[in-house]
Amino acid sequence: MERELLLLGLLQRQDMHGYQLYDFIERYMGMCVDLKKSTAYYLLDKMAKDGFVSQSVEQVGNRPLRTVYHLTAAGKERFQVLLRENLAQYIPVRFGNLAGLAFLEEIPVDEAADLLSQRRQDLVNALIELENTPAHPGSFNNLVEHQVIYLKAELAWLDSILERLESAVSSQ
Amino acid sequence: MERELLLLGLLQRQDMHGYQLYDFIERYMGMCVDLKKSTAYYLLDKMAKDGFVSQSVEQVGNRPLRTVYHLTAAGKERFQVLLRENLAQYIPVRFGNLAGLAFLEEIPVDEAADLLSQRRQDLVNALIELENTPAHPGSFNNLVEHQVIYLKAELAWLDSILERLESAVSSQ
DNA sequence: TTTTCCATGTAACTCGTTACATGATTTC
DNA sequence: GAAATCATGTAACGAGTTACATGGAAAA
Repeated sequence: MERELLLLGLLQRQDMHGYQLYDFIERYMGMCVDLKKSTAYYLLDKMAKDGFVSQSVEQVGNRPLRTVYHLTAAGKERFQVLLRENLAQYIPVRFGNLAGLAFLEEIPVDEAADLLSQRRQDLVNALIELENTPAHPGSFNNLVEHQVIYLKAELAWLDSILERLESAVSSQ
Repeated sequence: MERELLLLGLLQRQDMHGYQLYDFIERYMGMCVDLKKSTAYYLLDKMAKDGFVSQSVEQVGNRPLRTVYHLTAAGKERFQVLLRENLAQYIPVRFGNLAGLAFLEEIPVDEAADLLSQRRQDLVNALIELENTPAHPGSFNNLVEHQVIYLKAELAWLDSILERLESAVSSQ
């Protein structure tokens, strides 16, 4: 549902072809959102069948044919509905690769500290990548901003655990 | 993978039957983790076929038969591998029902504020539920602690957006 | 000239959920 | 006597991913 909302939202602003949609999301929203190429094409097909978008074929120069998608009235309606649904409810994230943290004691402290340091590096890298993401007009920034806050909270939490582990190591 | 790790981790501590595993996770880890009954049974079956757990049947009084699961040597090995994999890498969460936030401008500000207030309520409820969750020995607390931090970060972020929206409403 | 980008798809598969079925037993 | 709990499953479905195939055009 969420990926559909995303596609509808982008098409609300302007007509686009499949690759363009995928590419845009990848480039500018890739750090908060994940949409595979095949999923994009699949969803666009489906939404066409459902009457939410209409298709037209276009060619620029000698480039491959493009299927351009355009929101129908039903599609605009659909977008409004999905948007409201999405905004109105918070769905807590379960599982963010956290299960292991419930079993920290089953592993030697120094090794645990090592492994979590690797995890920390992933986090830091994600933050750096976020900062290097080209800015964007409008509400897209909300997503980026959110991701920054979320990653920083994650980092602070991880550091508090690492600290605990390291003090346990040194007191051995 | 993560749910398998969870089941293996619990079985590491003691033998348990399917319902018991499901029930334990639901009761004590339900706010951070989500495992449906049928998924639990399915995974236990699979892990038995893979040789990670052995089964034995038990009956207490007139209660229904129980299939009790016991970690094999291969299962203990598997647990250690999955645990290390899990700890070592951070996988950023994409999509937490956030897509709508990228299209906030497509909706009247006062309605947006309304919808986000509902979302806020969900968040607050989740926090309350968290506080009412029975405490637990060992590393389980790491998960709970994490969830608290995560929800609070989420709440702070949401409030900053609501504030912005409300000042926009009043300045109309 | 080899790699990357543009552009679209399909088939098979994995993971997990939904909805249903069963039946005894304890609790209200 | 009705409802909730204990205990296990299965069949169908859905969402999304992987891996693959195609083929020209631009960039290195």
